[in-house]
Amino acid sequence: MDENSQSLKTYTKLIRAAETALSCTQKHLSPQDLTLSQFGVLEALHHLGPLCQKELGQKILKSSGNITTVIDNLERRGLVRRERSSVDRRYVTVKLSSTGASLIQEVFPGVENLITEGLSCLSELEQDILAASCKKLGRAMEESPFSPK
Amino acid sequence: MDENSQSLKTYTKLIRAAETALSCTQKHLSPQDLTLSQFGVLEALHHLGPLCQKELGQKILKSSGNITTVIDNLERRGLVRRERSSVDRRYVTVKLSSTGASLIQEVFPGVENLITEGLSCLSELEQDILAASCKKLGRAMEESPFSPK
DNA sequence: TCTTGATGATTCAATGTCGAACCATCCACA
DNA sequence: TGTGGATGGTTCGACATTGAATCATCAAGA
Repeated sequence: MDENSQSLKTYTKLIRAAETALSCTQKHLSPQDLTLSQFGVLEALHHLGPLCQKELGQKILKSSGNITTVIDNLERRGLVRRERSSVDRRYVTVKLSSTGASLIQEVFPGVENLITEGLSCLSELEQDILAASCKKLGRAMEESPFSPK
Repeated sequence: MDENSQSLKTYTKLIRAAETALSCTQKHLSPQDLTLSQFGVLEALHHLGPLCQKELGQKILKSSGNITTVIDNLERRGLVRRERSSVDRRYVTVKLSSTGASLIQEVFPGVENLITEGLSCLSELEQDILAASCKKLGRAMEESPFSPK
């Protein structure tokens, strides 16, 4: 098989696997009315503690404008609080509220199980290799002339 | 490392690699004002010939409602034509127009190069393994209780 | 102190996307 | 023949996302 065509097929399989996984996760979260982005934010705050919006944007790979609306929606539901940083007033640090904390603690294990079960079709070694290849690939594409910013 | 945490990390790397790749492709296409979905449709028509909208939806993993608007936009630009099937009038077969055909022929090689170059950080063997793992994973997640339909 | 450039956040318009309701068409079966 | 269920496509409302423009704030240097 020629090299281009092989690469395309690999690329397609990667994309589709990721989209299938995301779609499953999304469906798993929909009963709680959580978007993937909202879940990503809650999960980041849960595991890393309070973060400013720029950091959140980098964590979940979304534009700054989008982060604002995601936080808006989380704040409206009382899952999260905004606080202007006193040391540098440009920054807004986002913190989990207590209801936000309990929601993510309640929801996260289910997502973890879903993912763990999905990935259980691969051996530990296979998972390591997959992770390593994805990491390499991610880096390589970031260096492309069309890198995401 | 415990098994859950390993799976999560692998999952995250997979998702991020895919999103980085998609984002690069998107940026590559934006000068032609083509969406990833629009490109996906043109590419499918280019390589597989005329298809009905349901088939297109399966190819690019989008909802039927969305396919309608994607085709609307492509048709408005004259890149594509709709034809009611005469044998079963429920079906709408979508065909590339001549300008659509030349656009995809002009654009596709660049995308192919972008992807091939990105994936060139992996050996052929590594690519094969990556593809196989993604395929397995995709199948496994489709059997999950939260499978995408 | 003032100005300039950089940076984080917000706003806004345009668009993509989904899911549900709906319409048209076909098919199987009585 | 005709009726009911299945199927492909469209419409519509709700929301996510982006990118550009804008605002507020900070830091560095004249």
